[in-house]
Amino acid sequence: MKLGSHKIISGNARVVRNVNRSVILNIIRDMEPVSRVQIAKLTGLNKSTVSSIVAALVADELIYEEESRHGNVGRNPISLRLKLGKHFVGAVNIDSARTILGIADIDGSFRDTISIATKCDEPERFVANCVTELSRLSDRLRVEHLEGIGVSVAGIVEPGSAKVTIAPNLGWEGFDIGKVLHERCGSDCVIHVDNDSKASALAELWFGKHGRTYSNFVFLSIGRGIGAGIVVEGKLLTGHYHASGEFGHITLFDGGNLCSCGNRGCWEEYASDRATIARYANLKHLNEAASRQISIQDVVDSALAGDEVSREVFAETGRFLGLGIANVIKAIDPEAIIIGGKITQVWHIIHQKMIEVVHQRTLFGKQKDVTIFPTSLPLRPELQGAAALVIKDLFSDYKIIL
Amino acid sequence: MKLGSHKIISGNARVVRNVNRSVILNIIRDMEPVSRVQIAKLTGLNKSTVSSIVAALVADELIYEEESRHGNVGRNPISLRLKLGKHFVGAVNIDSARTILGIADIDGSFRDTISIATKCDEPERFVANCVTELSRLSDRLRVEHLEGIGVSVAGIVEPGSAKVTIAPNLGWEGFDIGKVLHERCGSDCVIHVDNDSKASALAELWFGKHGRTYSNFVFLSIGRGIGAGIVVEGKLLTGHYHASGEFGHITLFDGGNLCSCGNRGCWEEYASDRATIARYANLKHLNEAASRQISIQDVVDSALAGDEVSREVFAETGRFLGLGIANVIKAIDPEAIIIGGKITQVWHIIHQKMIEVVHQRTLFGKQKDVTIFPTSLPLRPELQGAAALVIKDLFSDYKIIL
DNA sequence: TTAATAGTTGGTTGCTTTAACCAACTTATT
DNA sequence: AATAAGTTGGTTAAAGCAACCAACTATTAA
Repeated sequence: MKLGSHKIISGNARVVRNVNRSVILNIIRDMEPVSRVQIAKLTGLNKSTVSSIVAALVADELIYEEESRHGNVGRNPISLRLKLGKHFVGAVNIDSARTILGIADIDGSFRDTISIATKCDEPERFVANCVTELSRLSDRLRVEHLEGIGVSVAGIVEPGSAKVTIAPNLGWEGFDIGKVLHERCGSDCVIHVDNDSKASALAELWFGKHGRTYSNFVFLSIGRGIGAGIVVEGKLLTGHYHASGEFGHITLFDGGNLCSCGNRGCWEEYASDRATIARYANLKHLNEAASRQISIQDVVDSALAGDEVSREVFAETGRFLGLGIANVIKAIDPEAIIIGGKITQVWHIIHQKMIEVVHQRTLFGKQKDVTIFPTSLPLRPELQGAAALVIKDLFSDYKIIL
Repeated sequence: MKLGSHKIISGNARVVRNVNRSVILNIIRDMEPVSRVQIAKLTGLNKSTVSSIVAALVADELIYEEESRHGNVGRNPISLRLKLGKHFVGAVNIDSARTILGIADIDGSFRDTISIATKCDEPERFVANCVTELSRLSDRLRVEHLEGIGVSVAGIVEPGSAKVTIAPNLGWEGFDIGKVLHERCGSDCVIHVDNDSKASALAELWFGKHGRTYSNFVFLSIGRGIGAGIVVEGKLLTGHYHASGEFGHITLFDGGNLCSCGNRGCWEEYASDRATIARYANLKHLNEAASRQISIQDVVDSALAGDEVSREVFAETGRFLGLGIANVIKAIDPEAIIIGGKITQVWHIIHQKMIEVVHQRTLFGKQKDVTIFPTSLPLRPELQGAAALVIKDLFSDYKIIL
């Protein structure tokens, strides 16, 4: 155990209560509907303890009771469920082109979202404007109080101080986004800022189908670049400078294509959407002007329409993805790899080649079976992740670790 | 928080006591000498609570009181210190050529060690023999009771079931080492088995100078191959199949040298001791028979004696190390990289080139300053790590995580 | 067919236990 | 006298425990 650097958490009755409250709340979230007795069995807590904590959760309107019948002998259990429609959070995802804002319930479902153009050149004013849009949106939805605002940014973020360390695609560096937000929302407003890929991983963990099955996975976000969120034992791996999971800049080919990071042969240069588009443009013999007009969705659409060249291009993307994923597996040894991005629409095309390469490049028996699949999230994971940043805190997931 | 998969730890008075006991014990370990009041201030616990727990620790003979004077006004504090010479653990490090055994105190210092040849072809008998040697050693040292036995193995290990999944260099696969150990030591004997690089990381964390400073680091073990132990927030990152940190097999050069793992261009093939020896043999125009006789220590000695070729060879190793370390940094974003192995003897030769490459290949400002240094452990980290596996448990490092 | 009753599961109540907290106290020192 | 270190004895929060009530099904006897 390391000391000194951070806070030392010692135990007392209140901490115990918080831990147990958190454990119970998360069980309800994870397995609803569930009865008190079931919870007692799962946690090892006494029935009476569970009852007492459940009563508090009902009073806080985080859960509610529901009649139920099981048909077996004995009294029917009272089902406990998450209460929706009571607590809301604001979520903002800032990407280079567009920024999406929304109001989400505590199950990660969105009441509504809007999309605005990102104004990178005036960060303070732009972020202030985001707050205005959010409050307008919540007014429209008759949500009079937000538990907090979560922001995911396409760049490296220091969540503690709520500063954007560096966001090359936005042109931001050392931008104190937390300060602007607090100025607009009041200093007591709960604000959480983090990197978009990390937020996506969190979204998968909290709201995804897979996050409930796996607690050790890597979320790969394929877009302009390649970002990753690493989840280990249900916790996000932040990295000491909040820059873990920069797999996009791991070298695949020494001396290969020049990357924006200054090095050559980075994974991004071969498997990102930009790389896919470039290969497509090249094979289609498009001139530079024309190729700049192409979006990844165009290539996807073309592939889905049956165009051989596009399919070829995506198969190649699959191969490159596989090369990088093999490295991820060797480094982290996750239980699963979850992929997000537009290219998941052509999963059936990239999948085969990707698996093949991963299988060939990984080491041992079990590890070769690492499951790789597209995200199950219906919405932009980056936005849901922004919501998760705050909701996670509402559920205050305390843990006791052995 | 993820559920279902493992045990759900709920809180109660006993858990709180254990947490606080662990916190206090670790503070004493980390900062001795230290007084009760100091501990109370650090933890936020009440003085009386600290006193009560300290009394229990004294009764368990894990710590002792020592008179001290601070010269200031007021009563002098009573210094608390770890008590040595009372609790011992057995440690075994099994490597392809030789196996080292030792008896260690709870501060990780060894009473004595012995070295025997590893007999890979008869694993059961060999491990049984290790136990005999250990008990002979503890008899000689008049240690009548061992708190447990820790074993570090050059291969992938499943610590839960104490099985060696696969150890290519030993030729072991699916070997139930725990069973053999329990047969020889009794089923109630505490046994911990883990991978050698992971154990080394643990040794650095628990006994190294650096482990007290850093709680986010990667320990790179350079030997026949390259292994890694990843420490995140003071905890070892195991990986889902207990195979995290296989950076040695990350591809540096696509289509490069053939590696024993079946792939090409693995980091190991360029930066491991084997690779260094091969380059040395090549430059010295040695024939195959002669080059097989060379050990890394020979090359080290030659370099230390001022041989230009050897120095050249190590500088090149440094460059290759740098290439791989840059990848490690991008993946994990640690605060420090700690390197173990024979090559640390020529640190002054490899260091320069290594840093240069890392600096060139990593991404952003702060991250470029990741400190890289050789291990501070006086003994083989793998052996101290084996001891740490058990000692860690003695200190039962419970934590409450927010 | 009905009504009494045994058995079973879910949940609550009131008392006990544990261990942290608190405030007043003793001890030792300048 | 002032002050810091550590102890004591009582208080409090929360979990554990055991007995109980509640609600339901299955069985059986009139």
